[in-house]
Amino acid sequence: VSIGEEAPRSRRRPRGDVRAGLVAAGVELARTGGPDAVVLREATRIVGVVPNAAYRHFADRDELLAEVCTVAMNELADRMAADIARVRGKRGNPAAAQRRLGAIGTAYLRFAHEEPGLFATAFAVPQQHGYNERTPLGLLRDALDELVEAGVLDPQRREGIEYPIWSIVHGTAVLTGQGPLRGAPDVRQIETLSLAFIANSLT
Amino acid sequence: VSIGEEAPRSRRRPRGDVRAGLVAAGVELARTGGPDAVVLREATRIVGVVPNAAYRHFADRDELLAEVCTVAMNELADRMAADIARVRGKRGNPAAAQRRLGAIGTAYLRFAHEEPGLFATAFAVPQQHGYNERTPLGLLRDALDELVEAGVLDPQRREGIEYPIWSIVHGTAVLTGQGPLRGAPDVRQIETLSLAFIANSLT
DNA sequence: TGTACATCAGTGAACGCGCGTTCACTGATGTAC
DNA sequence: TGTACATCAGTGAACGCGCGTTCACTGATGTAC
Repeated sequence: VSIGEEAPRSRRRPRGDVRAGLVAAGVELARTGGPDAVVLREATRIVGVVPNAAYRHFADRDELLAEVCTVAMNELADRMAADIARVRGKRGNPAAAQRRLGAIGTAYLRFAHEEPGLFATAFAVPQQHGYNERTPLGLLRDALDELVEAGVLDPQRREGIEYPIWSIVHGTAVLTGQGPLRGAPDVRQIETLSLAFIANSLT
Repeated sequence: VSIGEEAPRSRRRPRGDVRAGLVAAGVELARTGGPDAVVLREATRIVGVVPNAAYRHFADRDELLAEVCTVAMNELADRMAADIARVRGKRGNPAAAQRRLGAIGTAYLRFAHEEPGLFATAFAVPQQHGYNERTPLGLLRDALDELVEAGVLDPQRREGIEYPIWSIVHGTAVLTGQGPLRGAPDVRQIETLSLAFIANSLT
């Protein structure tokens, strides 16, 4: 028996590797083609496993997709958090608080640009992402709370104001990304207008 | 030869009927299930024609879908225009102008509620809907121009302000309709907040 | 008004495709005694 | 430390499905003379 003929694959894949691999493959598919591109068979091909092997780890295709969506949403939140953390200035400092809010909007729009597939996927399957802070909405709320602490935002206006603000940013991302405004020559300008509109409204 | 056996269909369908029927069928499919539900074969089934007959009228499925999207977008614009027209008061009257702007937002959000499938379809295939006025953006621009005429909106702030405003309304529709905020107990409240945010920012 | 012919808008049959999913199986790994 | 057995995570083969699309056809309608 010759040894060199083929990889002996004497060892099986480490436990949990295939599942994680399928999710990772799904994320790559989503990155390229959005939620519809998360095709179960294609994910198994990437991992190098037979199609039905996926059913050892997921009840069906939707369960895989849901996992991929969660990863995409977490990725968005992580990038936002990273950009927020990059802003210097003590918590409660008015200028810093405003810059942190700006960073939130900018990071959100940037993610929509750079990863349109993941962005679409993050919002494709609406599931409870929990109400923890490491969520786009959680990060926004925190920034708005800081604006109140800093005395920039009137506490009376605070309640519920995260929704219109999220809507502006999200609407801008969607309209310029996949919507009727995509490919407009002044996309950058439109985004700037939206962020300025927010800043203008809060002061 | 007996006559009563079957409808003799001695007459063909009137010219153009099948094409219009396919579009109408596509619209109904979109109404129920969004853009993905616009299935060429299903449309031909509804019309009562063999599947490939569709190729006498459309190059392919995408061409049918594009037509359906246009109809959906026009439907949105029509409903907005109807609600605007329902607001009384002369053009240029400050209060009337503000109410007309409000009617735009309300109609937009209502359409998203009542016809989620058509709403999604309208924005599924971004094509040039022309720059005429009978378009959501065109109607919004007109309302903002009137606000300037009425002296409510500072002319200096007018340029490009349609984009942030459209974004708020669209973002609210998407987030509460298909997005993470759908099924929230206070969807109505969120929408009210968004519209109030706009009104508040313009005065 | 009648005839010859081109065009148009359907029919009938079939294609290849890739998908999600199910079934019975097998062999390695972990566990109990 | 060794053996018996259950469990786990893969394989191999196949399924039915519905889709978009192509091909050759046919018969009614419109047009030219």
